[in-house]
Amino acid sequence: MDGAEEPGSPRPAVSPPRPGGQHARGGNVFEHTIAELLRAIRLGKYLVGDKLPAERELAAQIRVSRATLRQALIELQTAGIVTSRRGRYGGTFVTRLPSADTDERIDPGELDDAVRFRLVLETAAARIVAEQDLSPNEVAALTAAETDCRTVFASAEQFRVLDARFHLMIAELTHMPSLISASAATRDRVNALLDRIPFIHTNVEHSCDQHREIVDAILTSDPDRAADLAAQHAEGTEKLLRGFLEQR
Amino acid sequence: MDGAEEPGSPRPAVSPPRPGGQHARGGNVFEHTIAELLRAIRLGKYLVGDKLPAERELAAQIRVSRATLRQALIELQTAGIVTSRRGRYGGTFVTRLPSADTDERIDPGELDDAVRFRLVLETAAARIVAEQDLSPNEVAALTAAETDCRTVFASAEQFRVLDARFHLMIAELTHMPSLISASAATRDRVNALLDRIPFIHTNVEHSCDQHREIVDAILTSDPDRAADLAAQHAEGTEKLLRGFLEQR
DNA sequence: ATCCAATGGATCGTTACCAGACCATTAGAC
DNA sequence: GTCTAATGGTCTGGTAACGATCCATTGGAT
Repeated sequence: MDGAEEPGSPRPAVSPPRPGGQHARGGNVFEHTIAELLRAIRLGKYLVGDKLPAERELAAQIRVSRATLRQALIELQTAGIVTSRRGRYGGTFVTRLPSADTDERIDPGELDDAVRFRLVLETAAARIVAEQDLSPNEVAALTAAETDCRTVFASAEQFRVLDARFHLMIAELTHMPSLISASAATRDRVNALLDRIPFIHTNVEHSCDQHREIVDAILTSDPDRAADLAAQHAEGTEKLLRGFLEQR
Repeated sequence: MDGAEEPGSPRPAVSPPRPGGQHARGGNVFEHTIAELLRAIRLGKYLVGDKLPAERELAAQIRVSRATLRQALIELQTAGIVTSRRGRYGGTFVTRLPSADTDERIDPGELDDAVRFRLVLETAAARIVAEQDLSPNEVAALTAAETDCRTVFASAEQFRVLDARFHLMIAELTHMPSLISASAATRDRVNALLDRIPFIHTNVEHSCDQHREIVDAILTSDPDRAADLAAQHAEGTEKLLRGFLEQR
């Protein structure tokens, strides 16, 4: 059948240029699927040790065929990010966090756009949530996400995930699908930038303090203060990133 | 999201459920391409009479093969939205605005999300632009977009396009790609909702007055006022839509 | 009158992706 | 011990979308 297969090279599905019929919408579906899975892990949707949904279900969620999803999962398995077990009560489990892609070049426009859009989204989300009446469950989830951030002062990776979870929690409390998905996408872009700069404990502690204040403003129904604090928080990250990454 | 199925389709290569290998990313590429073209026309990127980019270029813009783009263009041609002429200095031209899809059911969640996200985006955009120093060209473009809205009191369709152009102009002046594309997408969703409700001249005039005030606030560099006016403007539309469309 | 460059129009071979069916494995229920 | 349901693993056939190439048409430039 195939005449171009070389012995010894297992040809791991795909990597570089995709010569043949490569499909639409921002690269091919295979890479999109990998990116989607990595993003979910990086943003703390699935923590280390968690079980991913069953392949058939996960494929439906990502709107991709099971075959393509499996290709992507095998790639992640090869990279050591997940492992799979067969049988009932089996599944695919997250084993470790993906390592950051520090190789890629930084587009100066990307930094500007990501960081400014994040400011817009998170300021709005904080204000909106502060204007709402939260259910007891929601209050518990929010405070839990906040305190979780404080429990880890070990690695940058761990903190990044919990930090993302906290901010996405606020976005989710707006119950606005558009805002939630935009926040997730933007958060992931900001995270990719944060991976390029050193991890500074002082900043982390300051961030945690700000988180606490934001939660307080939300729970005391003070929209203006919540928005203002969220803006300050985002601007802190913005200055940090610009300082380290922006070309002079 | 995307619904562009028309009755009386002569046999346009494809129609309802796409039995075979249908590809990822929110439906198939073919329908996505049609939706993208319709959106550009509805949002005033290409006005009636304008020439679309050459097929090869347009295909690259939409990130789609020329073959698929042509399928979509033929569909639009059949529907009478565009016409094509061969030869040098030929091209594909917009002949009329697409008619609204009033058949589709209204998802109550869709109304809520679109309208609230629009408030977030447009309020932020107005504030950001008001904080900037605009170039003379930008000032001219903004005021032109504003006055254009006042020139047409004929049809709802025409006003809708010019109104969209005005608001997208503000978004574009932020120079934030994310915000621009989010605004365009959201604007199109809101437009689809506006197509379901009666066209009220009084409201249009009021909208135009508000546009004028927003431009004034932007040009006088008054971010708070610009944001406040944009919020009022969006809330006006929100109440109108909720009043007509929300289930009791 | 001829040429030319830019455009729409048509065809061909390749492949990425899909749907669905089936197999293999496993832990708990009975 | 056997059964069962849920899961990962494998295979097959079909097709939508792709890149590439060539053709057909046109209005201006030469």
